[in-house]
This record gives sequence, C-alpha cells and structure tokens, in this order.
Amino acid sequence: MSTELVNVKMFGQTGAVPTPTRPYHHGNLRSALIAAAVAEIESAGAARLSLREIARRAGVSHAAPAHHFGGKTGVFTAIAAEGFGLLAERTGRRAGQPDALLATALAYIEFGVEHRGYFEVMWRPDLHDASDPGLAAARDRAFEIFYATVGTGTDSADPDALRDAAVAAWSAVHGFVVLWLSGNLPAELGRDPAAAALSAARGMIAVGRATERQLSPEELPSSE
Amino acid sequence: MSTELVNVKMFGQTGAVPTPTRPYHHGNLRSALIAAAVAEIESAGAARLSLREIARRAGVSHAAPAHHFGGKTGVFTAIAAEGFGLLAERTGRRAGQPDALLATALAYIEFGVEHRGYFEVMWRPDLHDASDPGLAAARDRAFEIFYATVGTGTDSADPDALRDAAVAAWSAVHGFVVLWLSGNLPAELGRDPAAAALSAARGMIAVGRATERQLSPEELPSSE
DNA sequence: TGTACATCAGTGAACGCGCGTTCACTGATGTAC
DNA sequence: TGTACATCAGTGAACGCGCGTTCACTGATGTAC
Repeated sequence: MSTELVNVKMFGQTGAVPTPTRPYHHGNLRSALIAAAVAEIESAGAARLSLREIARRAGVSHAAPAHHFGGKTGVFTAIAAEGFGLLAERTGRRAGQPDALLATALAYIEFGVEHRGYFEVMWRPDLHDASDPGLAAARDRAFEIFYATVGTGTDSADPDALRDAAVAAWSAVHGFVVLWLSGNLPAELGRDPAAAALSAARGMIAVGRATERQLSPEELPSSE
Repeated sequence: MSTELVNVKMFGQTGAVPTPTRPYHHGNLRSALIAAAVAEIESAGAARLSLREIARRAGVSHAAPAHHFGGKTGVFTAIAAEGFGLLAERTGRRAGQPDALLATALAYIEFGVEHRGYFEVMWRPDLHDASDPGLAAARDRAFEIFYATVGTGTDSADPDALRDAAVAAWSAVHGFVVLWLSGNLPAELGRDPAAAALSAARGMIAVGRATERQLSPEELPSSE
C-alpha cells in the first residue's frame, strides 16, 4: 500500500478499508483557509463569514482558523493584504502605456468584479486590521501605482490637482464596481463589465464637461 | 396622580411607588423601530443588526420587531423605502437650477454621509426585498429625478448617451460616498464632505479630458 | 544511520452567549348596540 | 351615556442553533547528538 493512497482524503468512504488518515499537518493551511474564506465571502458575503464555515470548507477542525490567524480579523487582514497585492499586479502592468489611465481604470473594475471576495474586504477597516505592516505595505504600493497613472494620464503637475483627479477617478471606478456588484446598475448595460465600463467612460466625458460648465469661475481649477 | 406620571417609563425604579406602567400599545412603534434600527446600523453596521438589539433600543419586548415587520428583511425594506424617499426629496429640490447636476451630486453625497444608516441599506438587495411595491416606487422616483437632472445637465438627447452619463455620474458620487464612509479617502481632504466633494468635482474635469484623449476615435461618443 | 527530544500545527470536546422564532397570553382600542 | 365584545398590537417564557473561545491533547517534523 503506497503512502499516496493512505494519505488521500476519503471522507465519504465506509468500506472495509481501514480508515485512511489524511496527514495531521496540512502543509499549506494558510492558503487553503484564505481560499476557503474568499469563496465563502463570494457566495454569502463578508457579514456571514464564520471561522467555523471556513474550517468546514477547508476540511480542517473548527478551531484551526483561529489557531492559525488568531481570529476573524486576522483572516480578513490576510485577505486584504493579498487583495492589494493582486490589484497592484493588475494595475501595475498597464503603467507607461499611452492609454494607461483608461487601461488602469478598466483593470480596477475587472479586478473588483472578478475578485469580489477580496474586493469587499480590502476597503473595510472595520473588518481587517488596517495598521498591519504587511497590509499597509501592499495597500501603499497599490496606491502609488494608481496615483502615478492618474498623474501622467491627466497631466496634473500640481499636487492638489493630482489628488483631486485621483479622488475623482477612484470614486468613479470604485462606485462602478460597487454598484455593479450589488446589482444596482441598469440591466441594459449587459453582463460584460468591461463593455459596460467602456460605456461609462464615454459618459464620463459628458459629465466632465457638464462639471466644467456648472462650476463657477472661482471654483474652477486654475492651471491647465 | 396624573396619567402623565403613571405612563412615564421608569425602568430603573425599585422604590415603594407602585410599578408605573407605560402604555401597553406603543402608539408609533413603526417609526420608533426604524429609528432604532438606523441608529444601530450607524453605530455598528448593517451586518451586526439584530431584531433583539432594535427592540432593546426602542424599549419594547424582543419579539416586537418581528411581530411588526415580519422579520429582519421587513425592517431593512422599510428603511430602504424611507431612505429613497429622503434622497428623492433632497435631490428633487435642486431640479431646474442652472447648476442642477452639480447641486444634485452634492446633495447625493451629503445625503449618503449624513444618513449612512439609510444609505448602507438602500443599495443592498441582499438585505431588503427589492420587489416590495413601496420600495420599488420610492426607488423609481429617486432614479427619475436623477436621470432628468443628468439629462439636462449634460445635454444628452440620445438615450444611450444619457444612460452612459447617468451611470458615470452615479458611479462617481456613489463611489465618493462609499470611500468617504469607509475612511479610505486621503486625510488631506479634510472633514467636510461638501468641500471634499467640490475638490473631487474639480478633479472630474481633468479625468473627463483624459478619458476623451485616451479613448480611440471609434470609441468616442458620436454626438456633441 | 539511528535515537531522543523539543516544537508546534492542528484536534475535538466542552462552555457560555446572543440570536430568531414560536406561541399562549394580556390588555388597550374601536365599534356595535 | 353605558355595556359587551372583537380585534390585534405587543408580551415574555421557552426552544434549538451556530457561533467564538478555551484547553488539554495528539502526532508530525526538525534538530542535536
């Protein structure tokens, strides 16, 4: 009898075979728990997440997640940090391209829609520990990429103008993701988030012009 | 002994005074429960809301909320409907003004920030019953006002262009509120949401221009 | 190569808690006469 | 004006459930010799 066979998980089995044991040490419990938690958040929402449900999904004892992460906050913190890493990777790829701002905006939206489990946790300091060094580093890295892209995309030299543009662009893409995920956007936009986001980008041009028309002269940005 | 005195709530009392009874029928339990629920959501988040906590805040028996609203979904549905009513009232006030789009955007943001308890529930069909007739009517009314304002503000005659502009404007204000409420926006924006939103509006002009520059000619909106 | 031992990842039984729901009830209110 | 009665808003005791946490434990792994 090979060790392979012995170590395989065979929970459903009830035959004459002596109860096969899965290895006592999981080997990669951390990843398994995070994956289980993300899957659970995607199917039931972050509010419903319980340590016991994570354990059930990962096939370990109910005390294992708390043992490994210290508690629910620890799980959320790990998810958020990993999420910012994934986001930075996606958006960073576009840096330098001539249409980097638009491409980054679409990358942000695609990330949020494809990874709602991560996305939902990343912006919720009430769930995770925002001061965790690993999380803070990952978040800062993602922000740097975003700011740099907005800076070159909008030709904003003035730091205040850059910040305002970054907040505006971020609000727009973030709001789009949130409304999309919660099913609030009109159904006519279709089911492809990238196509819908492109439509919204077209709309953004009209909104920018209307804003310019409606802001009083002294409220308008001075430069450019 | 006046009825006033008899009816007053005196829970802490243990003296010789005969136990004063508060009226068996509350009189306005519905409003009291909604107010209690909104207050609880604002202090602890919608995820933590329990029927028992609502009852505690309202000073009624723990079974009263379920008795009145049928269950937690009923409470959330009532909150959402009332929230859309409040939003429509606020944004509707600005219709017709020359700067209606900007004013409506600011009104949306102020509403979201001031009434986070309502705001959080309104966009969560997983919490409330979106098909409830009262809720649907209130929501449609609020949407009509928003669409009309965006239509006149952006001069969008084409229905598709109007929809795109509405989605873009909505994403922007909605994203701003969500990021503001979750504490994710940079601290330099200050503590006054209206001032911060005005800054973001300035940034929106630059973002609109950058979007126009980066969209390829065939992706650009044809009219205007 | 073999043995002894420290480490610590993961277990599983037990606990107390707050929750939603049920249900027989209480008592205020409104209406019919 | 007074009486009888139906209605139903709100009560409170009781229930079972899933949760997080604790803690003595088990057993795989790595290291010292």
